[in-house]
Amino acid sequence: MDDFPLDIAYPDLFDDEEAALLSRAQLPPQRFRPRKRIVRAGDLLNQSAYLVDGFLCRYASDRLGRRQIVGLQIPGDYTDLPAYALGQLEHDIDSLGPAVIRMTPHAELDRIEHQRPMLSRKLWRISLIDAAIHRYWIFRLGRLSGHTRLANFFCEMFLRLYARGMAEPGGYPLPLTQADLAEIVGLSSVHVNRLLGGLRNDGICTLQDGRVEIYDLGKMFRVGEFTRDYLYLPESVERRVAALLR
Amino acid sequence: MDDFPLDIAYPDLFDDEEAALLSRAQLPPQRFRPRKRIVRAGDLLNQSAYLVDGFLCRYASDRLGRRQIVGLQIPGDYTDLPAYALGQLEHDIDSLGPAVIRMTPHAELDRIEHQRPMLSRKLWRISLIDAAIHRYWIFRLGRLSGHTRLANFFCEMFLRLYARGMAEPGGYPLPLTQADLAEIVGLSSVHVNRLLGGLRNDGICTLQDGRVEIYDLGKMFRVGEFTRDYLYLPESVERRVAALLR
DNA sequence: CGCCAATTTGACGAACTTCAAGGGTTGTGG
DNA sequence: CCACAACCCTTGAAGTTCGTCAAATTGGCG
Repeated sequence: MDDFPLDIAYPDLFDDEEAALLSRAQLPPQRFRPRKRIVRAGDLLNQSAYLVDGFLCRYASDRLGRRQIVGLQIPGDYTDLPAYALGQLEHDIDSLGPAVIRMTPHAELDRIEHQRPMLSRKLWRISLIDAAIHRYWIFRLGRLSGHTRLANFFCEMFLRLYARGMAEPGGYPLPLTQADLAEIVGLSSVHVNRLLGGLRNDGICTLQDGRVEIYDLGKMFRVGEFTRDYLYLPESVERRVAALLR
Repeated sequence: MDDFPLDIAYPDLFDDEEAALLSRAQLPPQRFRPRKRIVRAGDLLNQSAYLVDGFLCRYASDRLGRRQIVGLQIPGDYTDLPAYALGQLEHDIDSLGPAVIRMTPHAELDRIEHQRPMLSRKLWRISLIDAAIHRYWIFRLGRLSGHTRLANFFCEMFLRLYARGMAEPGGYPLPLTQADLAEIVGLSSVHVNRLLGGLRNDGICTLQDGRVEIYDLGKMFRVGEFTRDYLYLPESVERRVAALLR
């Protein structure tokens, strides 16, 4: 249908017919340059985005304009399901690197829901997994030390990308600067810089040129004190991951 | 039908017929003592809880067993919608004070969804607002200083309870110890104790005997740098709140 | 009273922030 | 081709926030 890597990214969740239904409902792809505003807080939304390629971040800012990234979307994510039932968002969404998006008008989603209630239930499920990821971010920020927090975040991104075939045990793409990373883990960019140095010296991993290089996957998961239950990985992925992390 | 304060808590969301439908689907109330496990992570769930009275907390623990509370439910919350589409939870849920819950079997929700697709959409909406609250907790933990973080949290609980008629400008019930509060805001209980002392000395508010006493509502919202957009308050509540905080 | 849980206080050290400066890379225009 | 700007990464030094350990205090409740 087109030359983008992912048309529908949840092979374990949707059957062929559902995938076709969703795919047909999507508008043609739109391309965005790096670091462009995709959705502005408060805008009225009548369509939702499926992220074909690239990375997006959700963020809110405090009074001084310092940002906190509250969520990261990877290729294959339905990034905007909140907008469907809410009609607007309370936070902004930006592209990180270049991004390709396909919009689905909410009217189409209504039609699909009417035709196939189960499909709408599955979309609900996706948004509930997103919420579980949010809860884990709360845990990470509230209870983990800087060192652990960084490693833990890299673990999450490894698994989420691995489940889409976009990560290898040796590394994966992650188009973030150290300043972005600081806005994710709730630390200053200076401190993140030092912590990254620590992870590098410990032979765990690095972040350079928009890529995480993993030197020791097992160590990364141990240092990160990572648990993956909250990702609700499909059974097929879960098996491969379990083997990888044995 | 029974003598509990709230049977269905979203008067702006559900019409009478929907409320009746939901109410009829609920099993008889169950009472829980303070600090009892309501849901255990990983348990298979075939029913979801509506919180009639009392407070619940969701939490995850790190390797050393230190807890991080990742969500707080107040009377009138559908606490367990995640369980509906996921079938299990990745975190535990405990009662704080005594609590009264009415379970709705998932089979009943299925039936309702079939009968009234709009109703299921509204439940989805509720779970999306929960997710927005999660995102705000991420922001609070990542970007706000201890002082601000505490005041900010008290602001959220004030508004959520106010929307249910359970808070007054002078204060509201919040059955938390300082240790619980520490597990919410991601600080040590000792530090929370000192910060609470600061808020008291500044004439802002206190937490004592499971109640937040508010001395200066406007100051609390200013110090907390609070914004309420993420709560998606019903229009009627929003108007009253805007007048209150003018 | 005596016990228990919750709160409070002090002292010290660790984690983290801020300010500041320097260096590397890339892209752009003269 | 070089100069320059912009951006990102790195490092140092000093100060603040926050955690940990420990002990004392308070207030219910049997």
